[in-house]
Amino acid sequence: MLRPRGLPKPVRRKSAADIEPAVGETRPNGVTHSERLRIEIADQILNGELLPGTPLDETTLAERYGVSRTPVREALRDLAAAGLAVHRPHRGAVVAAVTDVRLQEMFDVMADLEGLCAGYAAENITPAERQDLTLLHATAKELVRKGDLEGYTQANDAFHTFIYAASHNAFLVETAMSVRRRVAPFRRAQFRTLGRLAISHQEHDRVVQAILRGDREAATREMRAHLSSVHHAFQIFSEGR
Amino acid sequence: MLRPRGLPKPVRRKSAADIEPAVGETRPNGVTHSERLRIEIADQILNGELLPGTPLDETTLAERYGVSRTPVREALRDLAAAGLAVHRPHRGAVVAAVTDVRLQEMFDVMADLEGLCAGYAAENITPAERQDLTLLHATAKELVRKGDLEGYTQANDAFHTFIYAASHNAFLVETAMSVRRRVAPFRRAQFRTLGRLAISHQEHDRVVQAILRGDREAATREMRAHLSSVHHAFQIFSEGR
DNA sequence: TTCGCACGCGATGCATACAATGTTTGGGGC
DNA sequence: GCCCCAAACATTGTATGCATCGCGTGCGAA
Repeated sequence: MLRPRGLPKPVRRKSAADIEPAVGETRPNGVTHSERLRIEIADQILNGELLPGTPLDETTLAERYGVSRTPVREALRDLAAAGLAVHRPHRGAVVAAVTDVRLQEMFDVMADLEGLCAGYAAENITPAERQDLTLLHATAKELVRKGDLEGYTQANDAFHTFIYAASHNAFLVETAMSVRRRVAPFRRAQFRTLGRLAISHQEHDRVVQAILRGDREAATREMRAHLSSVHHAFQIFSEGR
Repeated sequence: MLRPRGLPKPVRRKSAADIEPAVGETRPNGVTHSERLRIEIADQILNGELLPGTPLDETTLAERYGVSRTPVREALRDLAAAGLAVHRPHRGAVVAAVTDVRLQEMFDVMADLEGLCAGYAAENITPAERQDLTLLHATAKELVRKGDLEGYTQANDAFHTFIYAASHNAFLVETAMSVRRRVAPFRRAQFRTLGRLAISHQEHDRVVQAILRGDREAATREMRAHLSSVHHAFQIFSEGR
């Protein structure tokens, strides 16, 4: 064996790339190579380090991460299943690219799914969650005031994730998260438009108010409006670059 | 097929064109083992031949299908990604089991997704599709009259699939199909309740009428009501067995 | 020039061997 | 008899070599 077990792994970012939530899974140690690779490559795709169309060569990746091709193949297969890559027999995998039409479709579905989450949340949110949501929302307001773009981006993610969870429908959460991961690279860009933070927070506010007063219809409507706005902001950014 | 003259190279950098593997493209020659296995095992799960909780032993499956463990592993990984199996590190895969709560959640999401499809369809259906839908619906009516359970089951599948397609949102179609595959084993059982065929067709009729008159709200509502009814029928069957 | 085809190279699919982990089981102590 | 621990066993994870496929390349014919 030429290579030591503890290999130098390249720059571990925040790993928000959990592909399968796996309900009560508690395995702190003994993570397999294929899983680690899946998370790392997924993060790189989501962070924009691996651009759409980039070929994901098994051999190259195997060398880069110091493992054999086998775990790489399994990771790539998972990424393809999650929609982050496209895999074709005997032709390898590439980072998934999306056409304008498809992006539009994904945003539409995303808006409806998040609308559903918000609607469910309006009906199922618990008292404890109401407090947490209020707090989360107030914290975000502070970030807007300070113009903390990085902080607000994270708070925004947390906000949406929280509302998924408040729907109290685990399957819906998984479905929404799955779609969201695929739209994430495009969603992120919205905040580059100046003043978008404040608008985003205002829209969040309408969603929060609707949920807190248990108004399902309004929660759904406001969340969909918000997502529509996010899409619009992305388009503006997209055209102007 | 003309190619522009004077250009030095066509530059076949497949960036966005061939993302989706073109659904109907079946090539009997050159299908990989892992894909064949994935399809066969998936069918067995969906047909109820492999019951939830059944362990999917790599070695056993490899021997049964006369291949090595490698393609079996890849097939199992795909099945896990599709939600048909559950995979846990160092512990193997088992056919996915669903609790009552989870099934409820899946039916809820399914109902909302199909409602969305119907709503989109009401807005986007083409004249040609209107004719086809009408024909499909009339054919099903005949099957109900004859009490052809097998035939109606297929027509029912075709009906729902058709409405997905009529939404003209490919991403929504994929999302809905993905969820549907996971609920399929339970959906199928509904027609064992006597008289369910006629009721199902009546509900379809309301959906069809709403779509044909372009009433998005009604189409969504009626489709959700239909799915709710399907779920109820399954519960009745489920309790009585 | 342009098209067609055969050949060769590189990458992926698969098989097999080895390593690591989870589970089971059997023996000893309480 | 019951519990605990450890070692053997069974099963999965990983590495490596060979087989197979796709695609580019270059030669030859129309």
